[in-house]
Amino acid sequence: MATELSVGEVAERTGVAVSALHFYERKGLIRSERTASNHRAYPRSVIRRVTVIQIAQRAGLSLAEIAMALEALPKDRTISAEDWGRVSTNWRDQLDSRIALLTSLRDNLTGCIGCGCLSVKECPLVNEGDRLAELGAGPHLLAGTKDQR
Amino acid sequence: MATELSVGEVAERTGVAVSALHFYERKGLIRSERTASNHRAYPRSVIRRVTVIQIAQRAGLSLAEIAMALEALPKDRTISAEDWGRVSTNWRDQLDSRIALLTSLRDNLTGCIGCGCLSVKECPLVNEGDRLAELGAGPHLLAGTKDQR
DNA sequence: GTACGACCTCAACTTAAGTTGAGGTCAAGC
DNA sequence: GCTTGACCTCAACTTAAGTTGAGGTCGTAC
Repeated sequence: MATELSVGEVAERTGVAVSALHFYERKGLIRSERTASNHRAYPRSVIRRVTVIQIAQRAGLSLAEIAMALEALPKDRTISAEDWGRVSTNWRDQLDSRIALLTSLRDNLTGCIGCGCLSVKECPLVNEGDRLAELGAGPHLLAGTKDQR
Repeated sequence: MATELSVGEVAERTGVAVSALHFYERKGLIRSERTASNHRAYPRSVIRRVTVIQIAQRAGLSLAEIAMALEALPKDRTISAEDWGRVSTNWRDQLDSRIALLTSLRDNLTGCIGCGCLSVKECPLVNEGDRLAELGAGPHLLAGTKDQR
């Protein structure tokens, strides 16, 4: 096992499919060198990078957003504590608003159970959408912001 | 303004595009009669139905899931408090687990800020994915369950 | 010397939730 | 009697995040 990793090795260690790694590379999320026989050779730091991608995806970020955040990370060096701190603080804030949004939706849902009040003007649930706009830019929900384009 | 509503009227009152209403109809989420000139004529109850669809989408449910839940609702009658109660309780539970998941993710993210511990075996964040499986079926995250197919 | 496994590229397919556009009908207003 | 607006159908396009498959190259193992 050399210093550099093959796609197969990265796939195995991260649980991400080879095809997905190729895809991430096309999208600029990760980088590789090539061996003499044109095989991808990844620095070991790619493992953490892919790990970070996975975490961000679970948090609901799109690959495009992740790519932006990753600009702030070193390309080939292993991610340090400070690097990670900058990025994770940002993501935590996004998670926070997402959680706040879903919580508010749930509370209204709970309050409205059985009340039958779904009238367009009066029900807080119905008007929840208005509040989305006030939370500012970015994806508040993983799905459902499309209609605001 | 007759008892029945045209697509245009429904679109205006619900804020949902005409093309989306057509789409919902193809997917079986809503139903319409036709006028003599083949225009769609919706019962007034469609407004609440569409409202419910919007709420569910904000909660992160897919149209397929919403369609299933809507099976339990009366087709053409206005949705009663009891009808709505059955459905919303179910959705609240789904929202609850989604919130729990994101909260756990955020807390781990917060705990890990700056720790640089992203090692594959030790970091709780890295292994968050394992826990997804334990929460049972259904979409735990709006995105990100795909890799479990 | 050939079969095998891991890798390569590139194009096409997948799903969700719609949107967009082409081509056509119909009733009302001027 | 023609234009306009609202509606109709159907097909094709869009984005995200990949997957699948075809066809080809290496290096190693038997």
